[in-house]
Amino acid sequence: MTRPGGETRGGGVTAAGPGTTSERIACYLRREILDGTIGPGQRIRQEDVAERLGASRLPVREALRMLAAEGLTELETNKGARVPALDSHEVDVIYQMRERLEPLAVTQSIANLSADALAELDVIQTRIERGDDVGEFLRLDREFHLLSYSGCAIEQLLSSVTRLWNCTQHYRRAFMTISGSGRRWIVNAEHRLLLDALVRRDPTDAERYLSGHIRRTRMELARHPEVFTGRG
Amino acid sequence: MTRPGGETRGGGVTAAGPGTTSERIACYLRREILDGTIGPGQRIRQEDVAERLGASRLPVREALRMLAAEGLTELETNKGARVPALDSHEVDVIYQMRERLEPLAVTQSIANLSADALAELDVIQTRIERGDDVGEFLRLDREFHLLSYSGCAIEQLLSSVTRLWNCTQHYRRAFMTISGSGRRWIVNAEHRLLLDALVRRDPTDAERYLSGHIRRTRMELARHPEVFTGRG
DNA sequence: GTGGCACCTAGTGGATCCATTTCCAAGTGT
DNA sequence: ACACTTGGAAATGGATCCACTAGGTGCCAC
Repeated sequence: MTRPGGETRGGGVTAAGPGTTSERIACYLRREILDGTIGPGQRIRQEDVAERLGASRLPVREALRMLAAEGLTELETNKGARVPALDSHEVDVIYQMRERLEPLAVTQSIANLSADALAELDVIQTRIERGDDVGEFLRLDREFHLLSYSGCAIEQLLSSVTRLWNCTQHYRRAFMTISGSGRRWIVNAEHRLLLDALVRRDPTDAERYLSGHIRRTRMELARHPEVFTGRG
Repeated sequence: MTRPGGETRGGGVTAAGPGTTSERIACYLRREILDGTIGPGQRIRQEDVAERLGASRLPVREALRMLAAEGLTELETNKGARVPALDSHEVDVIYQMRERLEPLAVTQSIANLSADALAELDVIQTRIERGDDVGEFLRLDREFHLLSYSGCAIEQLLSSVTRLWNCTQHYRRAFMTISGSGRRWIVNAEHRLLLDALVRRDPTDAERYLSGHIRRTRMELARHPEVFTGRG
């Protein structure tokens, strides 16, 4: 430091977080996007973020590229970054992709799942059943599924699945907000059946319950086109 | 220009190519990686590339991130970029992913395929049948399949499929080089059947032939572990 | 002779400044 | 009054320089 910049790094990104500044910025923006603070279609200006986090624009650019790799932003030359907006058909196909990929991920994961992970899954599911806040449900649900894939050693598969979760996150929230939590018990039943299959290390059953879970969600989403206001 | 750097941009990247310098650099490196000039596990130093192409290191860094998003490089903090190396199990699972995703892509594409695209597919397949060079076969085969998905409007699906092609490209070449072109007629038959289904706009048949094509390739690859020398 | 520690050299990450493109708005001409 | 052009403002892309981190090498102590 000790550059003309002055209080460079004094902002807030420095405080904690893993590794490089760009990674911390990516973390920050990732949370904002997944939280819905930023929202699809919304533009992200490099300078704003840089100023807000007390860093230069360069690590922001790299962070935006990292997020683009995760499906959370899209970059256009000389035009900047936006959060991608999807229409109902795109989301439907992405759910079909999930329906095909995630069973494969769970099969690859199931043999390597630690006892700790299984216990953690149970804890998460219990919290899902008790909680009633939409935001918390979305976070826990994501954690539940992604944790169930944590035994999968295939990088490409894990990152693909994560990307699909990322770019539909907002529409999941919109759906939950609109449709309410009336039929939440179905999700819980499906999660419990899946968890049981995981504990039994039965990939066939796990795949069955998981694909059913995803497919049913897709169908339900298809019955609520109002989630995609203004586009789909 | 007119900066102390001197002949900046005189190198060779400027000459032609789309858009920004980073995109041109990405193009350049992408070709080298897909060609096999760079090879899995090999390190890519920012400075080397920058010097070789007469640009600064910054656009090289961005290019490496773009390629990382395409599955062609992997970046480690403070350690630089490498071309990822896969073992036989990873490649096998990636082929399973292809087996599940590409039929979906072809279904999404089939209704939108232009007559031009169909004609071009025929031309490519004819060239595949005539040629006997391994490098050319790999290039044409890739072009054939990716072109058959060109009607698919779902960005996530297209980019996922492309990523899977990218990161297995080297092993496809290694396989073709080792096993020779003895059973090439099977590929041709499968391609012709697929192409016929495309022309008839029959997604069911297209999916059937395509998944069979991929599955058979996967099985054949599994019988040649020597492709993964030193790791798998 | 071996193991550990310090220094040194590459090589990446980040900050600042400059060039270029894009978009919007105002002005002018028809 | 409408359309086209041009100028300016804003935001992105790129270059250069500086700071920091990881490996490697050599030296010293045990």
